[in-house]
Amino acid sequence: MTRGPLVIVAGPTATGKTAFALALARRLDGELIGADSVQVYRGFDVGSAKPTQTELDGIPHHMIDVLNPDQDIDAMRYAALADEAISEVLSRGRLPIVVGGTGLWIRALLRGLVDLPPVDPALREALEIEFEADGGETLFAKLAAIDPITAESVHPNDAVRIIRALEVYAQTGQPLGELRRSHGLGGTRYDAVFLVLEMERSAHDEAITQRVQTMLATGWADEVRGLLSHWGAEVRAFGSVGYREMLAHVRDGVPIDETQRLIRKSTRTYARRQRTWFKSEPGVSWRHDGSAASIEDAVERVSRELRP
RNA sequence: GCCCAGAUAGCUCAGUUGGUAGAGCAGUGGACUGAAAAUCCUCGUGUCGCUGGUUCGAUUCCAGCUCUGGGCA
Repeated sequence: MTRGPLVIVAGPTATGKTAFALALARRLDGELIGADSVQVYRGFDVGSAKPTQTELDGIPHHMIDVLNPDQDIDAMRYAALADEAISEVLSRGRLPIVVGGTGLWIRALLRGLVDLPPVDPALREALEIEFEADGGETLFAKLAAIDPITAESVHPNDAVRIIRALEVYAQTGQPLGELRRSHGLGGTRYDAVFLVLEMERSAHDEAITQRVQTMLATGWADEVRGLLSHWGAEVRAFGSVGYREMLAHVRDGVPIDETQRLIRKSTRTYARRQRTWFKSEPGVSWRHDGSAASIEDAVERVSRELRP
């Protein structure tokens, strides 16, 4: 069964998703639901471009600040938590607006994932060690024997996917490739208007440069120092775009100019990956340039699509 | 004006004992079903400064020229 209505504002980083979603929320009596794998963590604020209380201006924002940095979350758990938040918003008679750039999480929310037992961290760690022992040769061979469908579509170097498939086989005795095949894309779980924001390339590059500069000027380094001393360098969010480079600056003394350059670079690369993801993502209603001038149009069109 | 060095991919440069060239950086396209801001894969033709000479063949050798940097006057 599908629930809704629901609006999704997705797209690459630094295209103005938050501002856009806030504008929609104001006009359409909405509340925001984050779909961002870094903003879920408390304390990862500046570098994740998490909206401030002032920016939110009283509009509730769910699924941000829901975890301490030493807790892990995955797409399935995200979807479960987001489902709850969405139900609450709907029960208040308001419009849930999902906003974020984490494509897999949005897909998990919208179409569901293969029904599987939760991840077993001990099993995963054991497989990681085994993978590293010989560069993955043994595990890839094992995968090819057990789950030829997955082995064919995964590169022998892609440790994450090889390990995942072996995990599933160990837990269920079934090849992930076949489970995925029968799952397909999943049904639509929500009646949603799915917007993807896009930006012309050079304007986007400029926006990224601007954003990184602003982050550095508004206390990012101090934030990272604080997070490092509280949680250590091993927490997952420190592996994310920008935080990884800032960690190298704060802890290993990489000069700030160099750091800034590297952050810009990895942000651009990240934006490219997101562009690729959303380009072929099924179920997108329409694509929008996100500029302030056109938000009016978007509001109108969203309200039209919500009331058929 | 003279001397020296350089002129090769967007940038920094390497190289070709003469058979039309390759690294790093930057950039690009893609994959993705419980790590996803993660993980992984793919892609390099450019008047080798200009003109002429030698040669079967010149980006490579020779000459002149132009430009750039440095030095001397």
